[in-house]
Amino acid sequence: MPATEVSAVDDAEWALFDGFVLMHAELGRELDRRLQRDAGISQADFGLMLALFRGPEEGLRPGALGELIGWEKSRVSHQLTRMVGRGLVERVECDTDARGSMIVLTRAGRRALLGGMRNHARDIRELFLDRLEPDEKRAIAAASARVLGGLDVGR
Amino acid sequence: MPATEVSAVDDAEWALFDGFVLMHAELGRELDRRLQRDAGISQADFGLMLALFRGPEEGLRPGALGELIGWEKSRVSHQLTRMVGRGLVERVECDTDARGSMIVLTRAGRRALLGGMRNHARDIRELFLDRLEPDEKRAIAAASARVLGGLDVGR
DNA sequence: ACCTCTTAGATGACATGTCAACCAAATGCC
DNA sequence: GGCATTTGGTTGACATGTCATCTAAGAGGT
Repeated sequence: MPATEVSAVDDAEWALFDGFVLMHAELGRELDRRLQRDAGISQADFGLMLALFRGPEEGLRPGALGELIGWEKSRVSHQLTRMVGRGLVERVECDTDARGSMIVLTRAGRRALLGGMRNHARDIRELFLDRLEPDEKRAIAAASARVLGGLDVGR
Repeated sequence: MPATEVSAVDDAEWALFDGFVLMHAELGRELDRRLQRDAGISQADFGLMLALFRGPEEGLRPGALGELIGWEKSRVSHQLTRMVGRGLVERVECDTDARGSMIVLTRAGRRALLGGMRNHARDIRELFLDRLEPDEKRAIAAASARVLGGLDVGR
């Protein structure tokens, strides 16, 4: 592929992209394994429950939940179905809009979340944050925001 | 969570991790959509076929393939089964070790790969590489390698 | 040759994610 | 009120990944 090509991607850049993707994949897998082992939940469970935990007492609508964690509605719905089955969350009748329900943490869900929280934070620190230099943290934060912003606009 | 806690993760660091994860997820989804639209294949298909394409004429063993792209063997096997079904690759009898077969690209596979290559590179450049500053590229490359290295050792 | 141990892969069960189609309540407009 | 449209969610079909288990072929030692 000639260097004059607009879309040309040289070896160093391929390596950058590849390494980045691979790192993220491995990191995610390891975090998932640990979270599963320590608290019996997945990262998906964790993120969703964390949003619920931080949210209002009455719970959240599936839509609002998806908005918060950046998931599309069908993904939220499927995940909720599975989590209801595992007893982590509950669908509660909603007064103001009968099309959907409010989602709330069950006692077991809250327990699993709290149990996982400390270890998960430790793992993220150990496997990721602690391995970054301060300027790398700045660079990654800035780059993530910029790339993410570009994606939303482009769609 | 007190700041003296070893595992303490402050807001800025949570945001860093969250933003990073979200960015990667969105980027991957968008790249997948485009690759699917332009060449009818997934990123998984693409990566696997690219390794085959770069490899020796006779093809590669599933194990070697997995080694190259960093996948575990069962994942490779499942993906191959699906891709054989879609006519992208073929399992060929192996002389030297009858436990497995050599994997080779089919004509259709090669065509799909070549069709996707240019556009995919352009997309990666447009959505990711072109949005990074030179120092961010350096930082991300270095950080990826370090984090990845830490994961392998830790396991 | 024979028996054991290792290794390469395949497979089944199951969790996850995407897309498209569907459904019913809510909303707008006449 | 009555009806079309929008909106919030669910569902089904299907691709993907993980783990545990299984199979059969190599390799080694006697």
